[in-house]
Amino acid sequence: MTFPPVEEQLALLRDGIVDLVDEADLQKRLTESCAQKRPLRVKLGIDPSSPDIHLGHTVVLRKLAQFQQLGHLPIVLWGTSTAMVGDPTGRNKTRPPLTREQVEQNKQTYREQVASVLDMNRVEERENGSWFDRMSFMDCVTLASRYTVARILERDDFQKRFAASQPISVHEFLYPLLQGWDSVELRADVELGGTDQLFNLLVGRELQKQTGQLPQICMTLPLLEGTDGSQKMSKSLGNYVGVREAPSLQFQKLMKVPNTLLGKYLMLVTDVLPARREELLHNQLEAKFALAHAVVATYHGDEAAVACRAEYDRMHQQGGLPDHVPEFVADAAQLKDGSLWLPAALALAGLCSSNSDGRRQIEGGGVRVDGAVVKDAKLTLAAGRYLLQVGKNKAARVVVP
RNA sequence: GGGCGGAUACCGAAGCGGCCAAACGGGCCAGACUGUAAAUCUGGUGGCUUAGCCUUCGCAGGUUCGAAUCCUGCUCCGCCCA
Repeated sequence: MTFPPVEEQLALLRDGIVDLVDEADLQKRLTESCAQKRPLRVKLGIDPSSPDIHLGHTVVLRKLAQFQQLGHLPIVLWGTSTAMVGDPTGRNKTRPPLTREQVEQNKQTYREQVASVLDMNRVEERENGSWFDRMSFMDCVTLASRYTVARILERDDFQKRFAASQPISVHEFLYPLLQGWDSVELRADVELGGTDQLFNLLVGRELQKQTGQLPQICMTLPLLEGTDGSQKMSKSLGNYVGVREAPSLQFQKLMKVPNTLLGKYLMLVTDVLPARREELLHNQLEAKFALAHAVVATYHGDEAAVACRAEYDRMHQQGGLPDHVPEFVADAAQLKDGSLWLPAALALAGLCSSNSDGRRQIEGGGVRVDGAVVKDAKLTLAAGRYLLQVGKNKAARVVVP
C-alpha cells in the first residue's frame, strides 16, 4: 500500500471540515501511516434510526470516502445498540424507541444507499451490538465510572437543557460513553461526525487514552441546511434531498436551494474542487445548475442529469411539460351529465388535495387547461382528453370518457 | 409522595358561553417580479358542485336554546416542592 504525500492528503482532508483535534496529531499519524504502509482506521458511526439517507448524511460519508480514496480504511460502525438508545444530541423530544427488527431493516436500506458514496468492498463493517449486547449491567457501571458527571455536563446541549429545566434521562448521559467505547473496541485512528458530535468524539479520545490506546483524531463537518435554507436538513422537516429520490425531483429541489448556500452545497455534496467552486460562484445560476447536475449524476448517472437539465429548461423557460405526464381516466361515477367538474378533475389527477383545494387554485389563477388559464371554478370538461397544469411543476392528463 | 399548569388546525400560538372553521406567526400552495433562487408584494391554506351545509379545538359523558370556551371522569405531558 502506498499513499499520496502527506501534505497532499492533508490538503484534501482539510477541505470542508470544521473542527480538527488536532491537526498536528493528524499530520503525525499520516506520516507514520506512510512510513509503515499502514492505512488509518477511520471510524464513522451510523445509527440506523430511519430508513433513508439524504444529502445531509452524505456530507460525512463523502469525507469518509475521501479517506478511502487516499488508501485508508473506512470503518462503518452500525449503531445497532445505540440506535435503540437514541442519540440525545440536539433533541428536545424523546425519540420513539425502535425495535431490533426496524433497526436491522433500516441498516439494510442504509447499506444500499451508502454504497453510492463509498466502495463497500473496501470497508470494515461492524456493529456495536456485538460488544454492547454482551455487557452486563455491572460492565455498564464500570464504563460509567470512567467519566464524571461534571465532564458530561460540559456538553453544550446538556447544559442548555439543564439550565432550561428540561428533562435529561440517565440513559442519555450514557450515550456519549457508548459512542466513545466504540472507538476503543475499534482502535480507531480517526473518527468523523457532524459538528454536533464533537463532544461525543472527544469522549472516545478520552476513553482511548484511559485504556492505553493512541487517542483518535476527531474531525467534524458542517451540518447541512435543508432546501429551505434555514434548518438542518432532515426528513421530518421535509427540507431534504433524498439519495433515492427520482432524478427530476432531486434536480428541482436543488434548483430551489437559496443562492447563499450554493458554495456550501458545492463544497459538501459534490466533488467539485475549491478553485473551480470559486469560479462557478461568479455566475450563481450556472453554479446552481452545476450543483444539480453533479448530485443527480452521482446518484443516477450523467445521462439522467443531462435529461433533467433539458426538462428543467423546457418547463421553466418555455412553460413546457415535464418528461413524464401521468394520465388519469375518469370513472363514469365521477361524471355528471357526461362531463367532469374541473376541480374534481384536478383532485383526481392528484394535482390538488381536494375539490375545495382545486376550486381555490382555479380562483387563484394557478390552473391551466390545455395551456390556457382557467378562472371559472364551475367549468366542466366534456368527453375528451385534457392537459391540466397547476403551477409550473405539476401537470397531468385527464381523459373524460 | 405533595402542589400547580397544560393538551387548539402541518408546526408554534391566541381564543375562555353565542359575532369561531377558530386571531397571529412560520411552513406550504398559487400569482406578479427575476434566464434559478433569494428578497419583496398579492391571494389562498378542514370538507362539500359553497350566498348554504357538514365535521373539527386530547378522550368520554354532562349542563345550556347555544360549548374550543362551564362541570365530571379518563388518558397523556410539563413544571415546582420532597
